[in-house]
Amino acid sequence: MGMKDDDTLDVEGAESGEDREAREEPGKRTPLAQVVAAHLRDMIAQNELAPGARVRERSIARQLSVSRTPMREALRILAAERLVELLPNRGAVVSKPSPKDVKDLLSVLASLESLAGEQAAVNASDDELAEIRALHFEMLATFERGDRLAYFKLNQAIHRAIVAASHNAALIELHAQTNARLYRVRYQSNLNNAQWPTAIEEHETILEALCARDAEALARILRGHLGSTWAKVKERLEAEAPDDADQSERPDEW
Amino acid sequence: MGMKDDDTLDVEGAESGEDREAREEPGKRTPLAQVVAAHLRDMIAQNELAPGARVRERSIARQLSVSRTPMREALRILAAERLVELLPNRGAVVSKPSPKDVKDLLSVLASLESLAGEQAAVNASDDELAEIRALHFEMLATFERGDRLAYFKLNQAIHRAIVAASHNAALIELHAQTNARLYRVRYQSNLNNAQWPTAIEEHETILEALCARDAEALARILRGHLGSTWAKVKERLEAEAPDDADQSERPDEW
DNA sequence: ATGATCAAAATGGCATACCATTTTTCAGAG
DNA sequence: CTCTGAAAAATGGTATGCCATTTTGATCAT
Repeated sequence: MGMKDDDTLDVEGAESGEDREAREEPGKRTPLAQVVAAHLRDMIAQNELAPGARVRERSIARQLSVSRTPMREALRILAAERLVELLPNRGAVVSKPSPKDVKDLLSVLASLESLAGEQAAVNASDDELAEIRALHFEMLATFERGDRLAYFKLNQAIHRAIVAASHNAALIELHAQTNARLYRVRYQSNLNNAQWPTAIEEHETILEALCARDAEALARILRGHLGSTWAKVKERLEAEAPDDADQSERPDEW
Repeated sequence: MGMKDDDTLDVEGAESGEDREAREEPGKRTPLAQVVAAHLRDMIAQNELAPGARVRERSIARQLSVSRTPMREALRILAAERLVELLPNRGAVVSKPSPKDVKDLLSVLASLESLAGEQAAVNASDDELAEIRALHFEMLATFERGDRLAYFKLNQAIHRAIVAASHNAALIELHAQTNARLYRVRYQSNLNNAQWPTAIEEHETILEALCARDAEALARILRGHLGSTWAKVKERLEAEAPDDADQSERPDEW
C-alpha cells in the first residue's frame, strides 16, 4: 500500500490530504518539523509505520533528507500527541494503545462531546446548525453509496462541527487532541466492520436535539453515543492483536 | 519578590518545589530543556514573567547560560502547555487567557473531574479512598490555621487524587494538562480572596459520595463544584485587568 | 509633522559537529 | 554452549554557525 513510499518529501502544502490547521498564503513556508510530523502521522495512520515499530531519529531523518533538528522536533510533536513514545536511548516507537487505553480515551471523548453538545445547544449559530445538518445529509449519501471512507470522514466532520459550535476554545482543542489519539484505531476499525448502521439512528436523534437546542438531551445522547464505537473498536483490536508483549499494561479490565 | 532572580540555574532537582513527574536515580541527568521549562514555568506562575511579557529566545537563553537549542525546546514545551504563545518573528509571549478562556477551561475541567469522580467511585482502591480522606483532614487543618498556600496545594492534591483514583490514564493526563493551564490564575486568585469556606462544605459531600461509591452523585457534585472557583477567579480577573489590548478575543459573554 | 526608505538587529529554521552514555554486537574465556 | 567484557554503533543532548525573513529604528525627503 505504498504508491509513494518514504522518500524525499515535498514542502508544498505540508498537510496530508485533509484539513490540518488553516492554510496560509503562498509566501509562508511551513516549518520542516511540521512537514515531517505530518508525514510521520500519515505513515502511522496508514500503518506504514506499525504500532511498536522503532523510529530511529538519525536513520529516518536521513531517509527523509532532513537533519536531526527538525526530525527531533517532529518526534516531540508526535510524542506530545501521544502518537509515539520516546524511549530513552532507543529512539521513538509508534505507540500502541492497549484496549484499556482505547476504552479510557473513548470515555473521555464521550464526556468531552457531551459537554460540547450541551454548550453547542446554547451557543451554536443558526449557520452552524445549518452546516451540521448539511453534513449530516452528505453523510447519509455516503452511507447509501456504501462509501466507507467518505462516511468515516463525514462522521468525524460532524462531530468536529458540533464541538466547534460550542465556541469553547479549550474544549475544541482537547477534543481534537483526544480524537487524534484515537484516529488510527478508528480509521482501521471503520474499514473492516459490518455494523455501522446503528450510528445513523443516533445521529438523527443528535440532530434533532441540537436543532431544538435541547442542551440536556444532547448532552445525554452524546455521552452514550460512543458506546457503539467501543464495540467496533474492541472487536477490531481483539482481532488485530492476539499476541503482543508490548507496552500494554496489565489487561486489568477491558 | 525576587530573592533569587534569573541567573544561572542549577540542574539539581529540575522540578520546582512540588511534584513534577517521578524522581529518577542520581545518575540520571535531567535534560536542560526541561530544567529551563520548569524554571520558566515557575517564573510565570509567580508573576516574575507577567502575562503578555515577551520572552526573547536568544536573550533569555543567554541570561540562563544555555544555548538556543534547549531554550527553543523549552519554549516548545511551554507552548504545548499553552503557557506561552509562539508569535512568528517576535519570540514567545506569556499567554494571558481571557476571562472567557478561563471560564471555558473551568467548564472543561469540571466535566473531566465529573467523569473522574464517576469512574473513581467504581475503580478506586480502599487505600486510595483512605488517602483521599487523609488529605481532606489535612486540608481542614490548614483551613483552621488560615494557611492559604497549604490549603491551596492540598485542595489541588485532593482533586488530583480523585482523578488518579479513576485509574483512567488518558483522563489523568488531560486533567493534569487542563489544570496546569489554570494554575496561574487559580494560584493568584487563591491568595487574595476572602470567600473560601464554601468549598469546604462541598468537599464534605464529595468525600461522602466517594466513600459510598455513589458514582452518580459524585459525578453530579463535581460537575458543579468548580462554580465557586469561577466566582473567585472572575472577581480576581476583573480586578487584575481593567485595561488590556491583548490577545483576548471579543469579550463575547463572560 | 508625515511618510517613505533603508540598514541594523532580532528571529526562526536548519544543518552539523561534539560529547557522554547507553545499547548492541561479538569474540574470546571458561 | 554460556558467560564476560570490550569495542562498535546508536542515542540524546547541547552548542554553534549560517541564512533567509521580518521587525525595528533611524534617516531623509517632502
